[in-house]
Amino acid sequence: MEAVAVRGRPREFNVDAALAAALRVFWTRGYEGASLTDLTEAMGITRPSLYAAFGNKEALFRQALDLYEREKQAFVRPALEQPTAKGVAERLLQGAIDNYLDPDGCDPRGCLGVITSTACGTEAECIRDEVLERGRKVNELFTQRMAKAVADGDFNGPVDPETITNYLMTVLKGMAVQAGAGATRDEVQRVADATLAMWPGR
Amino acid sequence: MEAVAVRGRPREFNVDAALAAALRVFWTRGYEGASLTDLTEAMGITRPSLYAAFGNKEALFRQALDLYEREKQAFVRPALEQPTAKGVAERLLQGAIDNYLDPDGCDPRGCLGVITSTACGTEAECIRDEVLERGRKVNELFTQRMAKAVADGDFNGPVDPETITNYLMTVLKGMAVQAGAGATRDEVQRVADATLAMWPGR
DNA sequence: CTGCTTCCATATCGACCGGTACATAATATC
DNA sequence: GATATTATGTACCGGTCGATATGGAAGCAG
Repeated sequence: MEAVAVRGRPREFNVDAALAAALRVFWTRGYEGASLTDLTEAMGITRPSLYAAFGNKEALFRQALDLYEREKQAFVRPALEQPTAKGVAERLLQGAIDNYLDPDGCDPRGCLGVITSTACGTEAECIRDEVLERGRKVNELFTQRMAKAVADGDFNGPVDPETITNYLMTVLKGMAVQAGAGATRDEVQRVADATLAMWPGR
Repeated sequence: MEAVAVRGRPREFNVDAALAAALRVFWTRGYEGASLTDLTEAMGITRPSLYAAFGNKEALFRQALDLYEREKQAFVRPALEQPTAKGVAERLLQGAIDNYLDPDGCDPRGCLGVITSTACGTEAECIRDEVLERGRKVNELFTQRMAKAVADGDFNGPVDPETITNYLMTVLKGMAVQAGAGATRDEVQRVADATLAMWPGR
């Protein structure tokens, strides 16, 4: 697919590897906390190379965000396909734990989306809005899935699809904060287990 | 208590009011996101006055954090004195909603602690550690309270005091993220209600 | 009044921010 | 070979960051 016209001097670095390195920096420090110096050092390239390859800091962040959703949050969509609401929740919680507390210890802790959407200076407002918008779309997907679960009789009592979705998202985001604040994987795992143990249905 | 030696020119601004204004800025923008220009404009004083009265940005933040805990999170300690674990949780969740989504609409949304502890640049690391340490102390208090609740037979099944505390803190922090991300008070209230409805005991 | 102390306002400091101009190096096409 | 095109490295732009030096204004005690 990349039958690029290779006129001119060829690039000396791997764009995908550089983007992955940039993602790690954003994931660790947030959008505003990640300086161009941090980024270029981690990516192993110079400033002009970064601007030539990615546009600017904001465009680089958006591409890193795409990569994050594509590779690190791939668990979200399959979770929707579980047969019961509790199954959906279980897959989501487990995927989040792997995302927030990488068992290999390679990835940063916490959630890029939560880190970015948590308020910082005015500069990043448009970035923040983009992240919030993406979150809203995920929320919609799960609300629809929970509505189906209500119809399927997955819940013991009366349950509002929006509320149970918001509850689930709240626990997820709380886990992200805890993970970022230094909680161990076992601690977060027990929180997820407890959440499932209290789950009001199947 | 303030029998200050009033030699020299008297101060032209109210220190408490200025600190309250600074708190609102930190609460809205986070530690790093709040620039000295933001702060001095909101406080209505000049930079040298700020440094003379509060030391530096970090010292100002610590004093704002003290004010925050003293006035905005006063609900935490009384919650511990509720007779049952569910009562403790209820008071904590309700107090958090009032804290994160001020009914009068005067205070900023979300939680200063969560905003600050969520990663940003390297400059704020020592501030972050301080906030995390304060959070750890609160966590200990609630773990002890939940251990008593276990002994009191407040829970239906076997429950680990640490885990139920971590679960509660996770929901609280998730609510703070949701509130900061634009959730309405009703939405967050329903999440809290749902949490209590699933609570495994009295 | 004269000292003395403290506060306020202006005008900066050096460091770092995101972003670029410019010259040079490396490849393809002709 | 010559030339066009692209990438790289250096050095720098204006702007903002947190923090201050400095000089004058405003109050006290004597």
